[in-house]
Amino acid sequence: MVALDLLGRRNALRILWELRSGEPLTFRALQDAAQTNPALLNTRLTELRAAALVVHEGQGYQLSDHGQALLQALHPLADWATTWAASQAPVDQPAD
Amino acid sequence: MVALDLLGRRNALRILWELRSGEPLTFRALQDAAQTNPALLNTRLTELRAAALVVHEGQGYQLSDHGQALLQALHPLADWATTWAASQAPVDQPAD
DNA sequence: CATGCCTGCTATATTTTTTATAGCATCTTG
DNA sequence: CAAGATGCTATAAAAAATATAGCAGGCATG
Repeated sequence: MVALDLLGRRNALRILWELRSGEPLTFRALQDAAQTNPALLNTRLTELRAAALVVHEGQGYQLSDHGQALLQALHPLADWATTWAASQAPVDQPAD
Repeated sequence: MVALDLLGRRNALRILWELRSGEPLTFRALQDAAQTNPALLNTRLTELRAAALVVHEGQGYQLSDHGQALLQALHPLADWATTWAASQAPVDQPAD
Protein backbone atom coordinates (compact mmCIF):
# COMPACT_ATOMS: atom_id res chain seq x y z
CA MET A 1 0.00 0.00 0.00
CA VAL A 2 1.85 3.01 -1.31
CA ALA A 3 -0.59 5.32 0.45
CA LEU A 4 0.73 4.16 3.81
CA ASP A 5 4.08 5.70 3.07
CA LEU A 6 2.49 9.10 2.64
CA LEU A 7 -0.14 8.76 5.34
CA GLY A 8 2.27 7.23 7.80
CA ARG A 9 4.38 10.34 7.99
CA ARG A 10 4.11 12.28 11.15
CA ASN A 11 0.96 14.34 11.39
CA ALA A 12 -0.19 13.55 7.87
CA LEU A 13 -3.41 11.89 9.01
CA ARG A 14 -3.80 14.41 11.77
CA ILE A 15 -3.77 17.26 9.28
CA LEU A 16 -6.37 15.57 7.08
CA TRP A 17 -8.41 14.81 10.18
CA GLU A 18 -8.45 18.46 11.21
CA LEU A 19 -9.89 19.38 7.84
CA ARG A 20 -12.74 16.90 8.20
CA SER A 21 -15.42 19.50 8.91
CA GLY A 22 -15.18 20.84 5.38
CA GLU A 23 -14.59 24.34 6.66
CA PRO A 24 -11.46 25.84 5.06
CA LEU A 25 -8.60 26.51 7.45
CA THR A 26 -5.79 28.99 7.09
CA PHE A 27 -2.19 27.90 7.39
CA ARG A 28 -2.03 29.19 10.94
CA ALA A 29 -5.39 27.79 11.94
CA LEU A 30 -4.33 24.41 10.65
CA GLN A 31 -1.05 24.71 12.46
CA ASP A 32 -2.89 25.36 15.71
CA ALA A 33 -5.43 22.62 15.12
CA ALA A 34 -2.82 19.99 14.33
CA GLN A 35 -0.49 21.32 17.02
CA THR A 36 2.53 21.41 14.80
CA ASN A 37 5.08 23.88 13.51
CA PRO A 38 5.19 25.73 10.21
CA ALA A 39 8.08 23.80 8.74
CA LEU A 40 6.46 20.43 9.22
CA LEU A 41 3.04 21.70 8.26
CA ASN A 42 4.43 23.09 5.06
CA THR A 43 6.27 19.87 4.29
CA ARG A 44 3.11 17.83 4.82
CA LEU A 45 0.90 20.25 2.95
CA THR A 46 3.24 20.16 0.01
CA GLU A 47 3.06 16.38 -0.02
CA LEU A 48 -0.69 16.27 0.49
CA ARG A 49 -1.29 18.79 -2.24
CA ALA A 50 0.97 16.88 -4.60
CA ALA A 51 -1.08 13.80 -3.75
CA ALA A 52 -4.24 15.73 -4.54
CA LEU A 53 -5.71 15.14 -1.10
CA VAL A 54 -5.73 18.77 -0.07
CA VAL A 55 -6.36 21.90 -2.05
CA HIS A 56 -5.62 25.50 -1.29
CA GLU A 57 -8.24 27.89 -2.49
CA GLY A 58 -9.23 31.39 -1.58
CA GLN A 59 -10.65 30.60 1.82
CA GLY A 60 -7.84 28.36 2.98
CA TYR A 61 -6.90 24.71 2.96
CA GLN A 62 -9.53 22.04 2.50
CA LEU A 63 -9.92 18.45 1.47
CA SER A 64 -10.16 17.56 -2.18
CA ASP A 65 -12.68 14.96 -3.33
CA HIS A 66 -10.02 12.33 -2.86
CA GLY A 67 -9.29 13.64 0.60
CA GLN A 68 -12.96 13.43 1.50
CA ALA A 69 -13.15 9.90 0.17
CA LEU A 70 -10.16 9.04 2.28
CA LEU A 71 -11.83 10.33 5.40
CA GLN A 72 -14.88 8.27 4.55
CA ALA A 73 -12.66 5.24 4.28
CA LEU A 74 -11.34 6.02 7.73
CA HIS A 75 -14.73 5.68 9.41
CA PRO A 76 -14.35 1.98 10.16
CA LEU A 77 -10.96 2.79 11.61
CA ALA A 78 -12.48 5.46 13.82
CA ASP A 79 -15.11 2.99 14.96
CA TRP A 80 -12.48 0.42 15.71
CA ALA A 81 -10.49 3.03 17.62
CA THR A 82 -13.45 3.65 19.89
CA THR A 83 -13.89 -0.02 20.71
CA TRP A 84 -10.21 -0.49 21.17
CA ALA A 85 -9.77 2.57 23.36
CA ALA A 86 -12.57 1.39 25.61
CA SER A 87 -10.88 -1.97 25.99
CA GLN A 88 -7.54 -0.34 26.60
CA ALA A 89 -7.63 1.93 29.56
CA PRO A 90 -9.73 0.67 32.42
CA VAL A 91 -7.07 2.86 34.04
CA ASP A 92 -9.69 5.47 34.77
CA GLN A 93 -9.77 5.88 38.49
CA PRO A 94 -8.31 3.12 40.64
CA ALA A 95 -11.45 3.17 42.80
CA ASP A 96 -10.12 5.09 45.75
CA MET B 1 -8.52 9.71 17.77
CA VAL B 2 -5.89 8.57 20.22
CA ALA B 3 -5.12 5.58 18.04
CA LEU B 4 -3.68 7.85 15.36
CA ASP B 5 -0.88 8.84 17.67
CA LEU B 6 0.22 5.25 18.00
CA LEU B 7 -0.52 4.16 14.45
CA GLY B 8 0.99 7.28 12.95
CA ARG B 9 4.45 6.45 14.20
CA ARG B 10 6.88 5.33 11.61
CA ASN B 11 6.41 1.75 10.50
CA ALA B 12 3.69 1.01 13.03
CA LEU B 13 1.08 0.25 10.38
CA ARG B 14 3.67 -1.43 8.25
CA ILE B 15 4.51 -3.87 11.01
CA LEU B 16 0.86 -4.71 11.59
CA TRP B 17 0.41 -5.06 7.86
CA GLU B 18 3.23 -7.59 7.61
CA LEU B 19 1.50 -9.73 10.20
CA ARG B 20 -1.76 -9.79 8.27
CA SER B 21 -1.40 -13.37 7.02
CA GLY B 22 -1.85 -14.72 10.52
CA GLU B 23 1.35 -16.68 10.30
CA PRO B 24 3.62 -15.92 13.27
CA LEU B 25 6.85 -14.14 12.41
CA THR B 26 10.09 -14.12 14.36
CA PHE B 27 11.72 -10.88 15.36
CA ARG B 28 14.17 -11.13 12.50
CA ALA B 29 11.59 -12.22 9.95
CA LEU B 30 9.46 -9.25 10.91
CA GLN B 31 12.47 -6.99 10.69
CA ASP B 32 13.13 -8.19 7.16
CA ALA B 33 9.50 -7.98 6.13
CA ALA B 34 9.07 -4.44 7.40
CA GLN B 35 12.52 -3.45 6.20
CA THR B 36 13.50 -1.83 9.44
CA ASN B 37 16.16 -2.11 12.11
CA PRO B 38 16.05 -3.91 15.45
CA ALA B 39 15.96 -0.76 17.56
CA LEU B 40 12.93 0.65 15.83
CA LEU B 41 11.23 -2.70 15.55
CA ASN B 42 11.64 -3.27 19.23
CA THR B 43 10.33 0.18 20.06
CA ARG B 44 7.24 -0.37 17.93
CA LEU B 45 6.69 -3.90 19.13
CA THR B 46 6.84 -2.72 22.71
CA GLU B 47 4.23 -0.09 21.94
CA LEU B 48 2.05 -2.46 19.93
CA ARG B 49 2.20 -5.11 22.60
CA ALA B 50 1.35 -2.56 25.28
CA ALA B 51 -1.58 -1.57 23.10
CA ALA B 52 -2.61 -5.21 22.88
CA LEU B 53 -2.47 -5.22 19.10
CA VAL B 54 0.33 -7.72 18.83
CA VAL B 55 1.17 -10.73 20.95
CA HIS B 56 4.32 -12.75 21.24
CA GLU B 57 3.76 -16.43 21.70
CA GLY B 58 5.85 -19.51 21.14
CA GLN B 59 5.89 -19.36 17.38
CA GLY B 60 6.63 -15.68 17.07
CA TYR B 61 4.80 -12.39 16.78
CA GLN B 62 1.23 -12.25 15.61
CA LEU B 63 -1.81 -10.05 15.70
CA SER B 64 -4.10 -10.11 18.69
CA ASP B 65 -7.87 -10.10 18.22
CA HIS B 66 -7.76 -6.32 18.40
CA GLY B 67 -4.98 -6.26 15.85
CA GLN B 68 -7.00 -8.40 13.49
CA ALA B 69 -10.03 -6.18 13.96
CA LEU B 70 -7.85 -3.20 13.15
CA LEU B 71 -6.71 -4.76 9.89
CA GLN B 72 -10.34 -5.45 9.03
CA ALA B 73 -11.10 -1.80 9.67
CA LEU B 74 -8.34 -0.89 7.23
CA HIS B 75 -9.97 -2.63 4.30
CA PRO B 76 -11.92 0.43 3.14
CA LEU B 77 -8.68 2.35 3.37
CA ALA B 78 -6.93 -0.21 1.20
CA ASP B 79 -9.76 0.03 -1.31
CA TRP B 80 -9.54 3.78 -1.31
CA ALA B 81 -5.78 3.55 -1.79
CA THR B 82 -6.29 1.54 -4.94
CA THR B 83 -8.68 4.05 -6.44
CA TRP B 84 -6.52 6.93 -5.41
CA ALA B 85 -3.31 5.39 -6.72
CA ALA B 86 -4.96 4.80 -10.07
CA SER B 87 -5.99 8.44 -10.26
CA GLN B 88 -2.58 9.57 -9.19
CA ALA B 89 0.02 8.37 -11.58
CA PRO B 90 -1.04 8.53 -15.18
CA VAL B 91 2.73 9.02 -15.21
CA ASP B 92 3.11 5.52 -16.51
CA GLN B 93 4.83 5.82 -19.86
CA PRO B 94 4.81 9.20 -21.58
CA ALA B 95 3.81 7.47 -24.81
CA ASP B 96 7.16 7.31 -26.50
C1' DC C 1 29.51 -30.78 27.58
C1' DA C 2 31.53 -28.00 23.65
C1' DT C 3 29.92 -26.19 19.01
C1' DG C 4 27.20 -23.80 16.24
C1' DC C 5 22.96 -21.73 14.98
C1' DC C 6 18.73 -19.32 15.92
C1' DT C 7 16.30 -16.53 19.03
C1' DG C 8 15.05 -11.83 21.20
C1' DC C 9 17.01 -7.87 22.03
C1' DT C 10 20.59 -3.96 23.48
C1' DA C 11 24.43 -0.52 22.52
C1' DT C 12 26.61 2.96 19.92
C1' DA C 13 27.54 6.33 16.63
C1' DT C 14 25.72 8.67 12.63
C1' DT C 15 22.14 10.57 9.89
C1' DT C 16 17.53 12.25 9.26
C1' DT C 17 13.45 14.33 10.92
C1' DT C 18 11.03 17.26 13.83
C1' DT C 19 10.71 21.13 16.81
C1' DA C 20 10.70 25.94 18.44
C1' DT C 21 11.34 30.42 17.24
C1' DA C 22 12.12 34.41 14.57
C1' DG C 23 11.11 36.74 10.75
C1' DC C 24 10.21 38.06 5.73
C1' DA C 25 7.16 39.38 1.87
C1' DT C 26 2.51 40.05 0.36
C1' DC C 27 -2.16 41.45 0.85
C1' DT C 28 -6.00 43.96 2.93
C1' DT C 29 -8.13 47.49 5.78
C1' DG C 30 -8.46 51.87 7.51
C1' DC D 1 1.44 54.47 5.16
C1' DA D 2 0.52 51.83 9.59
C1' DA D 3 -1.37 47.49 11.49
C1' DG D 4 -2.81 43.14 11.19
C1' DA D 5 -3.40 38.73 8.82
C1' DT D 6 -1.64 35.64 5.45
C1' DG D 7 1.65 31.98 3.50
C1' DC D 8 5.86 30.51 4.14
C1' DT D 9 11.31 30.29 4.88
C1' DA D 10 15.55 30.10 7.86
C1' DT D 11 18.18 28.39 11.56
C1' DA D 12 19.69 25.99 15.46
C1' DA D 13 18.60 22.54 18.84
C1' DA D 14 16.33 18.31 20.15
C1' DA D 15 14.37 13.95 19.11
C1' DA D 16 13.81 9.95 16.27
C1' DA D 17 15.47 6.64 13.12
C1' DT D 18 19.26 4.15 10.93
C1' DA D 19 23.13 0.86 10.27
C1' DT D 20 25.93 -2.15 12.49
C1' DA D 21 27.91 -4.95 15.97
C1' DG D 22 27.18 -7.92 19.41
C1' DC D 23 25.36 -10.16 23.86
C1' DA D 24 22.76 -13.79 26.31
C1' DG D 25 19.67 -17.65 26.29
C1' DG D 26 17.67 -21.89 24.05
C1' DC D 27 18.27 -25.98 21.48
C1' DA D 28 20.20 -29.45 18.75
C1' DT D 29 24.30 -32.29 17.32
C1' DG D 30 28.38 -34.67 17.93
